[in-house]
Amino acid sequence: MANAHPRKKRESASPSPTPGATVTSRALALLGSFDSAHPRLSLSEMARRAEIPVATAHRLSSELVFWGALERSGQDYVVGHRLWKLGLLAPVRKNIGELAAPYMQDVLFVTQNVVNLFILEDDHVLLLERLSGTRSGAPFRRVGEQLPLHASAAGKAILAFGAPDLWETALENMARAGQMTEHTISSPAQLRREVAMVRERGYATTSQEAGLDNFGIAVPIISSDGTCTASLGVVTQNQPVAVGPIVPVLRIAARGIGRRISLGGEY
Amino acid sequence: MANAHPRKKRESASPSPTPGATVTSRALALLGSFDSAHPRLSLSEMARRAEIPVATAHRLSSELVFWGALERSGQDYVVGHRLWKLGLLAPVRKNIGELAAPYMQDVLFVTQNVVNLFILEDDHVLLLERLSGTRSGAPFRRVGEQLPLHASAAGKAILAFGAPDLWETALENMARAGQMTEHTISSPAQLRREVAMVRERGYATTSQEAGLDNFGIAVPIISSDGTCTASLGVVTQNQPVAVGPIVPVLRIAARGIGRRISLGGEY
DNA sequence: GATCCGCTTTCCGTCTAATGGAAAGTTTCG
DNA sequence: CGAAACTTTCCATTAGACGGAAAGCGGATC
Repeated sequence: MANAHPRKKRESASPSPTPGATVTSRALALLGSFDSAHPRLSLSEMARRAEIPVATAHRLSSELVFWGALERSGQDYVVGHRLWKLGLLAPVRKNIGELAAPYMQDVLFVTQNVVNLFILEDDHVLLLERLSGTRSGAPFRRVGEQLPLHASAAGKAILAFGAPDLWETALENMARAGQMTEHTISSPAQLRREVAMVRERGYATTSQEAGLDNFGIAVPIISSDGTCTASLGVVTQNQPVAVGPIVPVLRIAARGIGRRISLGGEY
Repeated sequence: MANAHPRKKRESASPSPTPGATVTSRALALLGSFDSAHPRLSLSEMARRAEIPVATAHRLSSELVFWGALERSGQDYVVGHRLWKLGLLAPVRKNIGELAAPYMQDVLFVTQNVVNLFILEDDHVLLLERLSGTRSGAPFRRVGEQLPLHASAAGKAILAFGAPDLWETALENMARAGQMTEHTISSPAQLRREVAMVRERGYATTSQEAGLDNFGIAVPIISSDGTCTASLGVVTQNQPVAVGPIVPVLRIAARGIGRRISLGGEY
């Protein structure tokens, strides 16, 4: 025989097949290894982040790629086209984002500033929709980003007009998070004062609280059932926002959005 | 003993456990059962559409809900929040959509019409981004929707300036698809004539070809490497678009987008 | 140009986790 | 109030998932 070892026989297979994880959870963990800071990953990075063996990661990602949940880009993996399309069907975006967009346009028309729509999610606010023109400077936040309640105009607006039990959540977060910049509110008393002022004035502002050179105004979006879980705002870089002319514009838009929200039910 | 049947003993379990499907493929099939026409589904509808037994569908969807890929909305299931956020990381949207948005704003400012960005996907065009103001009438297309190459301004613009091998794909589709309205182009000769004209003029139009009361103009977006896989356009309802003043605006925006596309590599 | 290192991909013996029919529980409807 | 349709739970069976090992693949480094 020419060939002494046609194929090496492997006797041990997988001594510790698995702890207690389901296939689906692993596949989802792979998807979950992507985030805005890691939009493209190699196989071994995915495996590391998802904490599953490479061999398993390899098999599963192939399936995800086959379906279109992931795509290969050179040697790396990226989120697939099909997943994006699927995400468009999510009620948050369909019910609020799409509805609000035209009103946000109006604000952009008039103010020429970056316009943001934030919604409340758990213990923070989430940037749901963002508009910017070619003249409004580079937007520094991305749709899908999150900010704490106490360090954003959007968050404070919701805090002032939203459900009262948000208050403790916000305080806990503030204590846990520490300051993002030297201007970040960091004492309960200060936050209380600030929020009271927001409630009185009807709008919230930030001055470099979540980032230097980062100014913003936001007004609450109060839906037709009286609840407030969203806010509309504009942000500028370098110089403070011109509150006077902008607040009325935001108010009108926010009322327009609020009127139409939650007539169609929950999101 | 007081209890004769503490628990009925089941002897048969699952005679035909499975054909040849993987767990992952089933889970993905469940996700795939959602589309723009079916954004919310009951368990049994999901199971039916995905062609898997309800019991299995039930188990898997629970896991999907647990992770956040799906959410429950009353008795039904909808696409989850987390999936939407994940979708935002898809290169299509991040690399082209975000880049194009500010230019599209400019067009909206000037023309006050619904502005659409389509990209080429397989044998059709896909609506990647859409802007509309409060004054531009109800937009009738949704982001994520698809149109055939031969029955849309966007498609014809890409057909005229894009890769030559698109031509046969378009013809095949046209033959297969049939007319969407009485105005839809349906003969190869007619399409050829139309596309030649688009190439000469530099822009494409449609008049009720994809839907009645549905008029549009589109110009190609030619990226800095000379290829064309996207187009920018406006649409109106009821009356034809005013070509004269709009085309130059679209051209400028499309050039701006094209210049910046594909410097960062593929999407 | 040989050696090493880290990565992707393939292989396959073992065995756990997935399976789905059936039954029970729940809501809807006439 | 019974029938129909749907959701949820159960569990005996086994098909599919598992992952260590080894092979293959660049691209650094000496």
